[in-house]
Amino acid sequence: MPELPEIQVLRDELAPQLIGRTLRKVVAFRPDLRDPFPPELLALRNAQVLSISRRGKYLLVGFPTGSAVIHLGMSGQLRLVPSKTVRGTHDHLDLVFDGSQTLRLRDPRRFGTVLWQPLDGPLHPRLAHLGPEPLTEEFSARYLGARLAKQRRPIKAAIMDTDIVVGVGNIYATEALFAARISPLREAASLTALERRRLVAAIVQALQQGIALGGSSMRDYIHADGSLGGFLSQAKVYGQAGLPCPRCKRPLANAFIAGRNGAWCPHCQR
DNA sequence: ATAATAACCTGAGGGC
DNA sequence: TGCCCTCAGGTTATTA
Repeated sequence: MPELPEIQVLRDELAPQLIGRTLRKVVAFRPDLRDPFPPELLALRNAQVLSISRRGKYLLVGFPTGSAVIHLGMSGQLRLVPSKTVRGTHDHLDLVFDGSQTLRLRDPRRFGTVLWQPLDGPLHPRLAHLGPEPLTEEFSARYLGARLAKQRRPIKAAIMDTDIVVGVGNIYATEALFAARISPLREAASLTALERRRLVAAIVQALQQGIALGGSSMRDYIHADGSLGGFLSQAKVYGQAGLPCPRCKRPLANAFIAGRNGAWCPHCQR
């Protein structure tokens, strides 16, 4: 489900609601998602929320002893609901706060995960290998050039690899490659310096637009208050294989890369 | 070492 | 209406 913009929008919505609030207890309705729920989190009582932040597609809720690290996978949702709200079929975890509000994690497909990052400890292995944030100066055409040298896989597979750069999922990778006029099938190392500059700019632009529009919204993604995001309706090519290219009107093709389908224009994208 | 594939799950939508 | 098939925003372990 969510790519970077969805998590950023969620962070920005939750921060003013939760920072300074006190977590009363944590209630799990099953033992795990992709990983077991961390005992350190389950045992938390009367802990104040100090920060809410994002790393890639992970949402971090900071407490005095460490952070809950939440990944929504493909179908996860986090919603702030009244604590008495009846639990639904796929609601798996509640963070119960003072003020009768509960941060509730729902995830039908259960590809999501919840981890614990101790305050004084090495970075969690799931976070340690992550590449740079795309909306920082660290993610540059020069950096991409260094990382993609010798890589023969398709450029789309490379930019969706969280070791290279975090937060770029199938929708934004597809849209950014179209905007940069680069074929998703191009060998990563074959991009010219100019193309790398176009690609970095296109990724940044797509992600920023996604944030501005409140995130993409397919079946599962919703805001903390339950409303829908608007990026997908602005998509130029995602999900539109067979339909006319918005630029040249020739039909868009589909490419299956790194296990994901994506539309692209064989005429405009080289 | 690098890259493709399989796996983890449920639900929605299309075709018949 | 309902059954069967395919596909879905992500990551990681396994295979080649």
